[in-house]
Amino acid sequence: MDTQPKASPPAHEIVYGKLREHILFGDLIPGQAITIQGLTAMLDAGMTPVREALRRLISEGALVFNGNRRVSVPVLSTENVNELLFGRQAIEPQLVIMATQNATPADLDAIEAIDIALDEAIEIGDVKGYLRKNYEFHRALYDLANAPILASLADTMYLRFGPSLRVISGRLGTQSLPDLHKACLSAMRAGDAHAAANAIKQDVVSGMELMKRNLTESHP
Amino acid sequence: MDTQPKASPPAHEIVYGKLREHILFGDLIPGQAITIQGLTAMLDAGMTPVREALRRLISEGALVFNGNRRVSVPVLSTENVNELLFGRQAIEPQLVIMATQNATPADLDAIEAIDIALDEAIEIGDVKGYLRKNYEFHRALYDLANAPILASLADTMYLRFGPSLRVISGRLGTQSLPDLHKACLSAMRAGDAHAAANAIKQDVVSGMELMKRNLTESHP
DNA sequence: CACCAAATAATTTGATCATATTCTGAGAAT
DNA sequence: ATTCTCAGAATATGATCAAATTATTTGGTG
Repeated sequence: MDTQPKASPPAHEIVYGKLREHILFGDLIPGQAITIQGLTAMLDAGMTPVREALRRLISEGALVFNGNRRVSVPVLSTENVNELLFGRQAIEPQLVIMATQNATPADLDAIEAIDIALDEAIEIGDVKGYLRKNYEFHRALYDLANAPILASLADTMYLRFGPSLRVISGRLGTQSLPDLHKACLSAMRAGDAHAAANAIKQDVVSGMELMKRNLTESHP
Repeated sequence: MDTQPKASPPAHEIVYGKLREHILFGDLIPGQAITIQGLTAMLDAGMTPVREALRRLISEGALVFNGNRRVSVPVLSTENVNELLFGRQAIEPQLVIMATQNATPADLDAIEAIDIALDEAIEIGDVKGYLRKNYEFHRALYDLANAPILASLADTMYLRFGPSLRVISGRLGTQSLPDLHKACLSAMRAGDAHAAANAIKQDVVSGMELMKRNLTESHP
């Protein structure tokens, strides 16, 4: 009986997860058009689950609905990045303060493990690994804060710049990427919530500033 | 041929709008269970559009997905309200600052008209009218800021407490409801973005404090 | 005669529905 | 109390319809 005790999650959840991965860590370029029928083929799913996952990701800002029924990966403007800079600066430090209060040593060990893996990815130039571990790091902090509403706001903002960050990281390589994580972690271990919040704020600011400097300068 | 020249929006958009209205201004009680088949009957729509609208509203936090295929209207805890208090305090003043910079006299006249209608609703004890105009007021400010990402964050937060606010307003009547709108508007007319931001912050704080004081004290 | 533009046909893609299937939870029976 | 059964609800499919983009034709013009 133990061989298959799990009730599999619904198809639309699976599709949502897969598509989210593609957006954050895959090959979906900002501006790229998304078609429902393309996704049903790519993800081997029916239309209804794909459609539901799409609506969900659209309302999270991970994809955009372009007026005439077409869906695409968002292209960030400088103003958009400024909004994300402000919003993340407003929310993430608070999440870190709350996380610091909740964190057990085991929690911090787990997060440190993520950050070590992140360093290794930078070391060997593994862009995709960096992106994944960076997301996991921030996400682990969100979850530790035990503040689901604020965490979902932060997550939504992360999703919005995921594809652009991926492109930029790919262009720049892993060397010049910001990492204020260790300062944040040691402050959390010391129970200094204020210092931890400041460290993550610096991390957020330098990340967003990097994006602003490297947005594709298309037009003449 | 001119009798119906408009291309109607897709059914899932219409369903989304209707359901959103029900959540903010209708009769959906926090904790109430939502069924897909109930909605297809109530809104006279097919299952697929209803399903898509549901996913969208769930990911916006306007509805909650209770593990086992059950969807319901969210019940706010004190911690939830504290999160919303922090989040709105962080975002809305910034939106008002940006709105102040963009606002034309005509824009301000339009918003003032909403606020006057709001006062009338309070005057005659029209709870539903108050809720609608209060939402329109805040929403008009969000839109004026020309900051779509921050506006969507603020809107999401408003959606989350809509049903609870409605219940509380119904219990208390319209007399004791906060309204710092006139201070905000006159500051905007004077071009004093800082004062306008402070006024809206006060409005947000007193609204959220009101909610905290009046959450249903269920358990013994 | 070549070229541009407007109109129209063709194809691709999205939207919707009816129906089949799977899952959950409540109550009956042990 | 535990297990079984079953009704009802959610999930998923694929066919069908409608809209939009792209390709093609056609007619006129420099």
